[in-house]
Amino acid sequence: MGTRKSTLEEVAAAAGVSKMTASRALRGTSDVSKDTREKVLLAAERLSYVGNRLALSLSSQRTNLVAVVVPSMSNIVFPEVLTGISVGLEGSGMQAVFGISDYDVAKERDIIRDMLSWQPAAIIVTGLDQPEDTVRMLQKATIPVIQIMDLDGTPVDFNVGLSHGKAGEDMARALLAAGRRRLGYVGSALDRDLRAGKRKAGFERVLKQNGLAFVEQQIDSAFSSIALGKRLTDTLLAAVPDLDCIYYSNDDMATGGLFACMELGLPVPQRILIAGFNGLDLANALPTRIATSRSPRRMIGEVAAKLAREAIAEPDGEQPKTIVFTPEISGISGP
Amino acid sequence: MGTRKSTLEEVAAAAGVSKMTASRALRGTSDVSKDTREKVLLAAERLSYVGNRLALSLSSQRTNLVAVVVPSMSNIVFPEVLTGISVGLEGSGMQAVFGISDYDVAKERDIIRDMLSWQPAAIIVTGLDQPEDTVRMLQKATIPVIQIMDLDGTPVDFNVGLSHGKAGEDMARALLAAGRRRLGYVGSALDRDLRAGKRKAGFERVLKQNGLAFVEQQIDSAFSSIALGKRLTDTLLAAVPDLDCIYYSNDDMATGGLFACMELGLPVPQRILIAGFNGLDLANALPTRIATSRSPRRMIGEVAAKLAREAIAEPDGEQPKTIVFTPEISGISGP
DNA sequence: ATGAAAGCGCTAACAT
DNA sequence: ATGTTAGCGCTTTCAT
Repeated sequence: MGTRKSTLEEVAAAAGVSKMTASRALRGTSDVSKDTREKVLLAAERLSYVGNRLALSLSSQRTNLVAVVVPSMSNIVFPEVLTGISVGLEGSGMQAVFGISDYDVAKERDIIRDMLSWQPAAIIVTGLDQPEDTVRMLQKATIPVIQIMDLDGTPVDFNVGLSHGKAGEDMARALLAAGRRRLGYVGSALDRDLRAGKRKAGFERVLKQNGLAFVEQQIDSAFSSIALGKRLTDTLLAAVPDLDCIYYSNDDMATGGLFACMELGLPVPQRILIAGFNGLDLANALPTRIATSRSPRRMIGEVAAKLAREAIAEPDGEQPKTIVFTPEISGISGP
Repeated sequence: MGTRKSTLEEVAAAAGVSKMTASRALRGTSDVSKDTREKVLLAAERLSYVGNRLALSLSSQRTNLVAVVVPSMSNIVFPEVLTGISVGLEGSGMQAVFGISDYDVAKERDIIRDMLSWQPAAIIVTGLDQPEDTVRMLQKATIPVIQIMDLDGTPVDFNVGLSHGKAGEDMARALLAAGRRRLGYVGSALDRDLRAGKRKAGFERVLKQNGLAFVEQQIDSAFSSIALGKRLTDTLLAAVPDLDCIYYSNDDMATGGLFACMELGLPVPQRILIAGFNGLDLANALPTRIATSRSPRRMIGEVAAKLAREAIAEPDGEQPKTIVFTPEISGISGP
């Protein structure tokens, strides 16, 4: 530990120049003679000087912060989004600051308020379903607001993602085209994971158009996991053993479903088709392939970050307001 | 977007009081008459006032930030650590700020410098193997430094984690006790994932003590994944088909190994035992159990966060400098 | 219970 | 190429 933190003033004194010259030398801006630059750099080095960004940002009226709010870290999907954001920000000098809302709108509001108080240059939030007061705060911030992952709703400003309603519809059509007729559903935490709910609703719309409906469903209030998917699948199949397909709220749940079927000795996909959502690496490495729609989550993060950079650089630029991704379905073989 | 950001001064003016009174009312500190408090709160509400933390922290010479540096987000382990840190910080008013080093020491140094420039109240970094210049920066910061996950090395200040060397030793002993004698190793990115390397070294120490060594190994420079574990296992078993056990750098790799064995029709664990590290939820939900040591990563995050809080609150307190966790081995049935 | 003055560490704007 | 002045928005300290 030891000595007190050194300030720019001390570096300047040590180098025998004014605060301003030291500042310029350290930032490499404008014209500073090579000689003095070196003196300043040396002094900074010797004092282990670390600039104070609070002062820098307060004084210059800008920060290098991009605030990011995601609902969870427990599902690998959001860390992957964050990785994409980090990559998209790389080389820009911008720094992502993450907050976790735990799928809780009140917590989300508080986190957003807290993040805004750091005067970020842009903010990236997950989803489009913030309550009115949160939306008002975001609008008032007068910075680029980028809502990601979901497209089904009204964005505050920029929007990068996919339509979960359509993803559900597409999967339903693909499964019907593959000849499946007795379908079940397994999901979890639908009251909080609104995007999973939108996929289910889309799926059910197509079923209805075809004069069908889920034969049976199992929904739990806990968050998704492989273990939960396994358990709910066992329950579902105990009630209705002759399903020929189960749609899951996501790949974690579907993987659990696959493991349940393997233990029951049900051939997948011949006897029963397992369909999830996300296209996790896990899903593609499984001994038996499951059907899934691949959400380009890393790319969504990267694109959102780049959009943020552009919008910061050119506040009145002609950036696209909405960037649409379409998930690709895989793992369904013909009927 | 619309209007300019409002300041405390404007709120004060709108409420007909001084800046100072408005500040006190907003923070709920000391004595402000109920009447004026309400006036101020109302004015703040109406102006959608969001305080400026840059100014607050610069003025008060303290922040509510806890900087956190992890090597990656692609492996679920670190998001789980972050979740633990978030939980541990909950209710303290502290806010975690995350940075990702990509297992790159130069990048880690830059990220740490950048984080320190925000004047965090404490910093949590992964591992003990930072180069000298990074260590100096951390020492100079004069804030609590908490190094997590690893114990095998010399901490700057506080240390919360487990001994990976010992984890490797313990797993080796358990596998030998279960009667395994022809062991192989599958790993990845050992040059960057130093903790995986420490586990391997520990494992090999015990093998040597017993007059044994890995019969064969497969190591790739890419980062761990299920798919990579599967591929390397195929290669390993093609070279040496009669292994009775494979130790993996982690559970992702081991899961890939299990899937490879399933496809080859090798009974696990009767014919060949698969051993990983981490105790992922995935590993416990697998149709066939693999052996693993459960790393209490969420708990490590939570404990590190609590330690940070205490060290911030009482800089000269009597906090323990080192907190040791011992991973628990599971999934090995008797010989 | 409220206010006025000073200052946190830095940069922008204006000298020279 | 370097220095001086003012001020970012808030809290601290000291009055009243």
